[in-house]
Amino acid sequence: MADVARRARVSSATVSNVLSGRKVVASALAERVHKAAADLDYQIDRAASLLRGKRGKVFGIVVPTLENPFFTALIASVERAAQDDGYDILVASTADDDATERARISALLAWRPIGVMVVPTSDEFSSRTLLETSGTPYVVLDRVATGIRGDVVQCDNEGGGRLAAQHLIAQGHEDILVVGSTLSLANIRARCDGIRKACQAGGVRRPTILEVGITFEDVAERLKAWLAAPRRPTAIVALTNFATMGVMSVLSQLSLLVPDRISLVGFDDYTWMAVSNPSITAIRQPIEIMGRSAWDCLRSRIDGAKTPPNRIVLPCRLEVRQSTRRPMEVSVS
Amino acid sequence: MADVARRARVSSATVSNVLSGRKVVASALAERVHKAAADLDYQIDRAASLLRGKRGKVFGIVVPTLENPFFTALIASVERAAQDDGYDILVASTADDDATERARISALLAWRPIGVMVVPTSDEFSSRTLLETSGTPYVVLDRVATGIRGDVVQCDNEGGGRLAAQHLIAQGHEDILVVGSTLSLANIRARCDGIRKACQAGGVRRPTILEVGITFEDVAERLKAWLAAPRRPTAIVALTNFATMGVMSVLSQLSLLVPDRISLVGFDDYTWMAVSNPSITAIRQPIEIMGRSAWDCLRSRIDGAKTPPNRIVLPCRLEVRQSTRRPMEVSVS
DNA sequence: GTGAAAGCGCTAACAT
DNA sequence: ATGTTAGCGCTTTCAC
Repeated sequence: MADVARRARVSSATVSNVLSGRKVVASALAERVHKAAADLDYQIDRAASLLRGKRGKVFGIVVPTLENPFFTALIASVERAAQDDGYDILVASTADDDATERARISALLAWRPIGVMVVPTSDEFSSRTLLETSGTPYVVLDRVATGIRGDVVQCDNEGGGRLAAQHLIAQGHEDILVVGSTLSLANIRARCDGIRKACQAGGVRRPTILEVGITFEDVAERLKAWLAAPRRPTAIVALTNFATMGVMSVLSQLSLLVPDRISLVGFDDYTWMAVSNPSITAIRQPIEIMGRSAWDCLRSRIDGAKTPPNRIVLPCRLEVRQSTRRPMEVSVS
Repeated sequence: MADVARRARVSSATVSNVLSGRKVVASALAERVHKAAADLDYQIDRAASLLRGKRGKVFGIVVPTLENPFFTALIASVERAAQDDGYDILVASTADDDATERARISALLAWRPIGVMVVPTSDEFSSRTLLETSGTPYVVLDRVATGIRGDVVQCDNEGGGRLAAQHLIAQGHEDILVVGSTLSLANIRARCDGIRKACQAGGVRRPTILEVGITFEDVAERLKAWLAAPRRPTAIVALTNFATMGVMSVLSQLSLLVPDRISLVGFDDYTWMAVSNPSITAIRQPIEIMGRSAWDCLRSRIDGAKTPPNRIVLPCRLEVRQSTRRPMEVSVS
């Protein structure tokens, strides 16, 4: 930086001011500085800048796992938003473990990030005390704990559940099975609520809710066990993308044809659902907007907004495809 | 850190030495230091440490996009490996654009990373000069440019192609269509080579190679156009996961039943391929091992290894499922 | 083996 | 509007 200053014949403070745009500088000087910086391929040293300044240009994002495309899509959309503003992103995953979550957030905090975004591993979100005592702004995504002091961005989970159930009910389904990962997650519970309410409003039997765990293997195993009994739901709503895959797998193993024998609505909409055979009707979360909103929250905290925590709830959309149809006529036995 | 030093009644230098393990310290003092640090919830300040030390504990990883599960799975496996050693990861994506790649790598370099891993956006990999002039160790993953001075980790693309073709040929297919994104990528070309050689060795007609672009939409459109002519391949090898989805979509639109009318082998193996109907036979890349190997390369460079660049080539595996079978008997016309 | 002291490259007061 | 200066919190010689 001293080199740039010398070359532009100004002080290093001026270089700093020009490059950071933090102070107004005469355009003639600014020009010289920019040119000198370009000539020397000068790049500011983030470490030094971070050390000295109050706030650097990094933030962290923590998700339960990088193997779930929902979370990585979220990271991608956040990245698109933040990149333009010159911020860099530290990414960490928790392997679905609370202790790891604390460890990772703690490590992130050592970088004095300008903020951190987190999809909590559990509803406890015990790590939030770390964030709060450090005074770092944070925004919670997707899974929302109670008593959060940070901003919150999520989709309308109850509304998504309702959408799925209403679609099925409109087609004449009266016996709906709900397959979810864990009811210990508030967003999953909200989706169930939406389905339940829609069933009630539609005058349809209360849906059965099956908790099948978080890994693909668990889903398949427990669902198969449940379906072994002579049960007759005519439709299934799967509450996550993993659950959707598990359901598909089991249905095909049991030769339960979709949609002829049973209809299926998935959650989280991915390309493979559209090209699958049959293509899968799904509830789509507005991932791109969630990412943008999260970044906007962080931005305004950076800019010093002292407003009370935001609670942003974004609507889901139903993508109707081939996996849902009017239930087969069943002879009364 | 001064607080910790005071509490442990040693100098800050000793604290630094104990905590970094860079120098041998009497165990009595070390003990006191650790205790003091724990009592105060002390966390080293990465910015200061990075500024003063020669090498900090961050590295960068740059991929073409975070929307492709292949790349994010790679990141996940690298993260698992690096986390244990206390390294943090800066993640960046290039939106499949060379200029963005340069910009992102340049930004990463401002953090003085201990190294950077990159899946180049193109075979040019023009950004490598940035890396090389900065003297930062780097490892290139998956897509391999020529003249690289850094380490290289990739799968045996030619072998993967061969595996796919041999499987098909063994089933009696003689007319194979290859659907790839771009031949401008060396790994795609290598896969084609493998297929071609296997066809030749198997005494089977030279495969047709169709270049369909990088997005899902392009794939679908160009493939559909090509299949509009009365062509009769009995099998398709799709060279990426996006290509695989595109092929599935088109095949189902044209009512070309898999595997009855046409067999399909995909590349990159994901859960949805296993639960799809029919399940998709695929070439699986050893992603976990690729990530581990890449980290091992970086580790040894960190430890000062001056050995010539590694060229690590990992074998692919064929997962046989329902999408491939003996071709239908065709009446000679 | 341990401590004292000198910066790393920048930013933020403050002075001009 | 620009320059001067004093650190940010560590690591690293270099004495002891």
